[in-house]
Amino acid sequence: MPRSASDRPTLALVAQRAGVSVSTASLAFSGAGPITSETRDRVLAAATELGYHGPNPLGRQLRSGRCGIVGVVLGDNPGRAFRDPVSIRVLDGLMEVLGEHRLGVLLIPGNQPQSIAPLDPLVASAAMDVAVLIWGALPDDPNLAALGRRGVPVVLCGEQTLPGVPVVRIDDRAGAAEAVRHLTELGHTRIAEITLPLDVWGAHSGVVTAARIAEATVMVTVARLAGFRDVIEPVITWEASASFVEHGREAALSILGEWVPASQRPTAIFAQTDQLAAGAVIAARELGLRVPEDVSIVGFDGLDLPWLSPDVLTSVHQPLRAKGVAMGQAVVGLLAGEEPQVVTLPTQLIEGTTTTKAEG
Amino acid sequence: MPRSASDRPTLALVAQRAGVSVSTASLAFSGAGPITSETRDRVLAAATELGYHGPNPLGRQLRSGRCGIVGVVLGDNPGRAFRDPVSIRVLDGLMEVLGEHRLGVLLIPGNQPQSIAPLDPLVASAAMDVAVLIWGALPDDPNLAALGRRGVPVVLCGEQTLPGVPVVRIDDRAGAAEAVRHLTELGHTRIAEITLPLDVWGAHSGVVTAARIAEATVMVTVARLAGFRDVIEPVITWEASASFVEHGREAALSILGEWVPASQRPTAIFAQTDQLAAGAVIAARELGLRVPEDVSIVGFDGLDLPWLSPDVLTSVHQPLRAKGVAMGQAVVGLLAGEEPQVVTLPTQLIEGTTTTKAEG
DNA sequence: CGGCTCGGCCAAATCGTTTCGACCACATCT
DNA sequence: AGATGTGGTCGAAACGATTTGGCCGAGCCG
Repeated sequence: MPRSASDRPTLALVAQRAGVSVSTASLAFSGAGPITSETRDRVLAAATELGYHGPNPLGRQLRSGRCGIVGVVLGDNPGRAFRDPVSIRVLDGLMEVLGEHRLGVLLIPGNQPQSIAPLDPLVASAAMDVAVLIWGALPDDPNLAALGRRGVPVVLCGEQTLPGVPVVRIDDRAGAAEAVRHLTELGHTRIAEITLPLDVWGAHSGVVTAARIAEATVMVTVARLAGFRDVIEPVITWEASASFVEHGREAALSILGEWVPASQRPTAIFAQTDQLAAGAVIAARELGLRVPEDVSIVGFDGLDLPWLSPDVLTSVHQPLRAKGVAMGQAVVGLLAGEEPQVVTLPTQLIEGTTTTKAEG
Repeated sequence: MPRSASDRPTLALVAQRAGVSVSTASLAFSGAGPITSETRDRVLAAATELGYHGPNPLGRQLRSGRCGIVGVVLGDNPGRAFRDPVSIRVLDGLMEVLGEHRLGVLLIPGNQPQSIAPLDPLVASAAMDVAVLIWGALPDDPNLAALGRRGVPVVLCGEQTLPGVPVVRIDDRAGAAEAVRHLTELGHTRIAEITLPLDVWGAHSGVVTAARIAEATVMVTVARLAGFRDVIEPVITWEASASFVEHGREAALSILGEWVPASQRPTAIFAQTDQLAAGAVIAARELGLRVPEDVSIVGFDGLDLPWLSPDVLTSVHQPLRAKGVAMGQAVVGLLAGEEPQVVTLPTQLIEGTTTTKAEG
C-alpha cells in the first residue's frame, strides 16, 4: 500500500504488469468498450497487487474536461449561511440530486460586503462545472461577473433573472400578501412588519421610514415588502440586521413594549422569516402577552420549530427542499445541454396556533 | 467571450498570439521565474484580447498533483449534519482556515448505515488532497478504509485515534464528569441522563438498561456515559435517537412525567448535548415544572440558544469553532509534511440559569 | 473457398498546464 | 581578451488518464 500520494501506481504500471496496453487497462476500469472478462480480471488482479485503486480523478478530469464539482456560493459568510435553517434545507435537497448524478458540492464563501477582497479566490479559480448562487444574486454581483468571465455556467435562486440562466424561485410577493391577507381576514388592521435587511450590509436595525424602504436593494426583501403593501399598509416596519431569532425578539420587544399604549399596540405581526417570527413569539411571551389572543404572529418559510413548543407558527410554507432539488435538476440540465428555464415553486399559508381573530 | 467551456482559449493560444513560447506565457501568469515586465504585459494583453481568464485549473492540478480541495465527510446524511448546530460551528472554523490557504471544502455525505450502498462515490473517487472526518470515525469505518486505500491523508475529530493520523478532540469524559459533579455539589442525588445514540443506527429510543449501555459503540457517547459514572450512577438513562430538541423534549416528558411520584422524580438532568438539554427545559416548562427550582438541567456543547430565552442553559462549553480551526491547521500541516499530532482542546462548565441547589 | 463483419486489443494523439534543462546574449570580473 | 556569471526565453518532457482509428484473427454467409 502506497504511503504517500507521490508513489501511487499509475494505470500504465498496472497495464505493464498485466501484460496489456494502457488503453486496454483503461477499458477494464471504465467498462466502456469491448473487453474479455478474462483480460479484465487480469488487469484487476494486477491492480490489486500494485495497490492501484481506480484511476486518478485528476487525469480523468483533464481529459474529459469535467471535474464533477458544483460550486455552491453562499451569499454571506458561512457562519451565517449555515446558521440559517433555510439555506440548510435547500442545500440538503441540492446535495441529494447532485449526489445521484455523482456530482460533488464545493462550498464557496460568498462575497463579504464589508471585506476589502471583493472575490473569493475559489470563485476566481477553483475547478467546477457549474456554480449555484444559493442565496440569489445582486444585479451587479461580482461573483456572477467573475463566473461569467470564466465561462462557468450558473444557476440562480431568487428574484433576479438573467437571460440564459436557469432560475429557481418562489413568488415571494404573493406569499407575503397571502400571509397579510390572512391577518386582515381575521379582522386585524394594526399590523406590524418585521423585515429582512434592506441592503446587503445588514448594518442597520430598527424602525425604518418609507424613504428607506423605497431604497431597499435586496430582491427578496423588496418582494415581501411589496406583498405586504398589496394588502394593507403596516403600522410600523422594523428592519432586522439578519434572520435570527434574537433579532426578531428584539424587534417585537420594541414593537409590543409596554410604553406602547394597548389601544395603539399592533394586534398582529408579519415577520418575513420564521426565525424572526419565532423571536417575536418569544418576546410576546416575555412581555406577558398571550399568543395569539393578544397578538397574532405570522412567519414565512414553513420551518419546523420544535423549540417553539407548544406553539406552532402560522407561516407561509415554501418548499425549501424542493427548491434545492429543482436547483440540482437545473444543474444537471445545464450539463446535459438543455435549455435553461425559470421554475417557480408554489407557496402555501399553513395555519398554526399563533394567529386568531382580532379582539372586538 | 467564450460561450461554452469547450471553446475556451488555452495558454498555447495566448502564447502564440503574444509571440512567445508557452512556457513564457505560463511564467507571465504564475509569476514564478524571471520575466521582463514588457513580455508579461504583451502576454496579458493577448490574454484579454482572446478572453483568456487565467490558466485552466484542471491542467494545473494534473501537473501539480494537487487539487486544492479538502473533502469533509459528514458523519450522517447532510440533512441531519446541517441541522446540528455543533457541526455547523466546526465547519465554520474549518472553512476559515482552509480559505486562508486557498483550499476549498468539498461536502461529502457520510455513510448512511441503513443504506445498502456502503460508500459514497465521492469518497471512493473524488479528487481531494485531504479528507476530514468531521463527526469522528468508527473503529471499522468504511470511509476511513476507502480513503486509506486511495492514499488520501485524513484528519479525524473525536475519540478515535490512529497512528499517523492527526486528531482534534476534547476530553468528553472529563467534561461530562464536570457537569455531573456540578450537580452533585449542588446537592443533587437523583440525576437522570439523556444520552446520544449508543450505536450509529440511531433506531432505538427510550429508557435503556445497563446491558445495552455496556454495548455502546459510538465513541463520543461512550466517553460521556463514562464521565457521568465517574461521579455518580444515574437514576435513569434515556437514549435519544438523534441530537435534536424534540428528542430531548420527548425524553424529559417521559422522565419527569406526572406519573412519576414527586418524591422519586429526578431533581436534575444531564443531557449529552445542548439540543437535548434545551428540549428537556421545554418539556419541563410544559409540565409546569420550574427550571431550575424543580429540576436542574445541564447540557453539553455551549451553544448560543436565544430561543430558550429567558433561560440560559448551564452547559459544558467546548470550543467548537476552535475545533474547526484546529482541524484546518491539521490539514495544512499534513499538506506541509509536518508530523501529525493529537490536539486536545479544553472544555469549561459555564453556569446559566438552569441549575440550582437541590431542595431540602 | 473467398470476402465481409465484428469482437478484442493496441498505438498514438490529446487534454492544458508546469517545470527542468538548455541556450543565448549581454554584462562583469580577472 | 577570455572566463564566468546571469537574466530572459524557449523546447520538451512530464502529469495520468481517455478515445479514436487501425490492425488482426475468427466466425459467418454466399
